[in-house]
Amino acid sequence: MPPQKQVANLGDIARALGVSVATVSNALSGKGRVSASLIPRVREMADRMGYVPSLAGRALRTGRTGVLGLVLPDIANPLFPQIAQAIEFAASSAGYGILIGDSRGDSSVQTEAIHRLVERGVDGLVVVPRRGTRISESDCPVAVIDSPSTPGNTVSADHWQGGALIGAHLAAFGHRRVLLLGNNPASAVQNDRLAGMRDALSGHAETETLWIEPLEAERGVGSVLGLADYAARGFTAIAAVSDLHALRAFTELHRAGFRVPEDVSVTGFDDFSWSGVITPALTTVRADMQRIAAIAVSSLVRVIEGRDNVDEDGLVVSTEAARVPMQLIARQTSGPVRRASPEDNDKTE
Amino acid sequence: MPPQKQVANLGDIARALGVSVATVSNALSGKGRVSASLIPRVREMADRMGYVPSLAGRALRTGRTGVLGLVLPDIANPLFPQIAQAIEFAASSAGYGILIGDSRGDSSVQTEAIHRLVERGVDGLVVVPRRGTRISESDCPVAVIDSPSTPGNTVSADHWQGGALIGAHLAAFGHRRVLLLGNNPASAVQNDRLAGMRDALSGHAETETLWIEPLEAERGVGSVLGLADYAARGFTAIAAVSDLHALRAFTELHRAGFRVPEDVSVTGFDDFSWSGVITPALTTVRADMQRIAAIAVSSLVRVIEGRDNVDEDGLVVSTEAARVPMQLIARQTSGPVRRASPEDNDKTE
DNA sequence: AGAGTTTGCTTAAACGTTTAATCGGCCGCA
DNA sequence: TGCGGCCGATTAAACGTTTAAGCAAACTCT
Repeated sequence: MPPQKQVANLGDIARALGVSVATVSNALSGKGRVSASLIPRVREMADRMGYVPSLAGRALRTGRTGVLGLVLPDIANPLFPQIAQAIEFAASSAGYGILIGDSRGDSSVQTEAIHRLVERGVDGLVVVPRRGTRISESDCPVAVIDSPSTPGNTVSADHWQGGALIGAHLAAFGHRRVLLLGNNPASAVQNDRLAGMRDALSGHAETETLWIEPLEAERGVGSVLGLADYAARGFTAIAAVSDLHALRAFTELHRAGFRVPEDVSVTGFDDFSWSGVITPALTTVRADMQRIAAIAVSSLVRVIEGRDNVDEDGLVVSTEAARVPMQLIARQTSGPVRRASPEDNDKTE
Repeated sequence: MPPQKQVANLGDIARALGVSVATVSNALSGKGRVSASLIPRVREMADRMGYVPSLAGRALRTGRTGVLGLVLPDIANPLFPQIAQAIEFAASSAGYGILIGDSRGDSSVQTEAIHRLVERGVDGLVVVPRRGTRISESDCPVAVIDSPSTPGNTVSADHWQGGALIGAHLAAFGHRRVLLLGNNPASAVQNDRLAGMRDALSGHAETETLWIEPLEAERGVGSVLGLADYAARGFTAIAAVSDLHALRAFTELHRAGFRVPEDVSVTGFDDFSWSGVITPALTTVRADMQRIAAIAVSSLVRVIEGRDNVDEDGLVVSTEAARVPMQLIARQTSGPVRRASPEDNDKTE
């Protein structure tokens, strides 16, 4: 049994107005040749009958569904809400819907998730790749977010510049010894961030880098990082590569009797949702997700609608391979270095 | 110009095998009468030609798109990843896709978001309502998550029981004075949680409740909550209604010189993604989102596929109006009350 | 005024699927 | 042998849209 029609379709409008379906279609889309007087009548009748175009019918005919797939390495990632919200906004502003595909951290699941989305007929994909994911595979347009490694089809936050922002911030506060806190030495993103910090600090402060993951591999997960020692050695600032690690640094320092930011400044990265709520609120740097999403979606839409240049792999080529600047959020965990009472602790001046 | 076909369709397979499209369709779906010998041949040919059914064609014919809409009050909510991931998993296991609709906190946007999803032809909606949202409106099946107020069509975590879990946990640790930290006194969810805590603590400890939002309305957002005073008055545990507020409590206490959990235990709610990663890891309670999502999706699917009972508003009725039990995650921020030096504070033993 | 062009609409086909209706052949049965 | 029934397939219509092609009438131009 074919489904009984719920709402008005083009045929109903055409019948009510005594014209043909094609005319109604043309009138509504403004494409063919329709008399100027008829257009408002069609519009009004469509409104009155509560017409909503059948996306299925249109999709079948045009081959386009008006849906974009959003592929994420792991929805549980705390950065994801920002991305998802921005993408959803950008897409729906452009008249597209967002179908989500989660790969739950498994990169083999990721290609499978991509396949499912493609089979569902998405017009394009926005992919946030997991380290070491092969994307192309399919012949549908793809925009990649935040994988600075694959050039040409990518839009990402300018991690280097973000790091430089932090570096300059700390330099301006007069810090002379800054500990850089990374997690995984293999992460391109983290190295970009750290490189930006080092560059902005060079000439102002000496830096040292501590990697958490290798250290935990040795001493056990969740072990003390020994930040108190660094503070005792005269480091007055700790710049972490993520808010998560900044919080960890903050608590560890605090526990060891150092005050933030009076004794040691601490900075993070990414501005997670809680970063402004804690006391003291975390100084951090955030990506302009709205803009990143807008660029990703619009370049995708350009390819989908106008036939833009697409290389043989279906990857978007013409995209301004953008690096979107990040923004410093100076809050309470960073401040000027205080040398009031060096003898408070056993630091040597 | 009609889009040139990319992949094989039913017609191609039929031609290659010298049979009719209807037969191929029947063979693949196992519906009509097809000779047993033909079925594997069709299957194999379909595989070999890389056939993927056109969802658009099927949707047009059957009126079903195989897509569920997920409507969220605010994607930026840190609880969202859990929900989205669980729903996506449940839906894709059932062969459905998930189209997201965010209302960015605005409840008027929410109805509009719902409309967009319905126009896109979703077969059903999973709605996480914002306080005071009218849902029905449309005639498509709806499952509501986590709004305990509207009974009958809802699946939610058992917030009361979750609160009781926390209460019992703190009682077992010997706490005698517990500060309950809520945000908005008007929230049904929060009141459920607090009621559960109070019930489990009654007879073991006295409780007092502090609401953040009213307090911030008075003193300004982000102001100090004065938790140190409570601690000084002999409160040895602070049970928050969300991990966010627990983190805030933790940092504020920490700053005031109290140690967690040695001096004061702190507990949260919801187990956000970062709660186990921070140091010290947060003791909290989490909802079994997998199960909640499975119930929501399966009841939706039952309505969509079999014609289940649906009331005049299109809301799913037959659903076991489930309250899914929550689970205690005891980590590092809670511990036994230490009475090593009772004269530290003015508590009387 | 006749030829060509433009205007405003219609006709018809197509996208790929599902499914009701049909139909010839074969079997069993009286 | 004649007939009803089943089996295995086909034919055809339908879902709602877009769009190329066609066509009569009105308009333009020489």
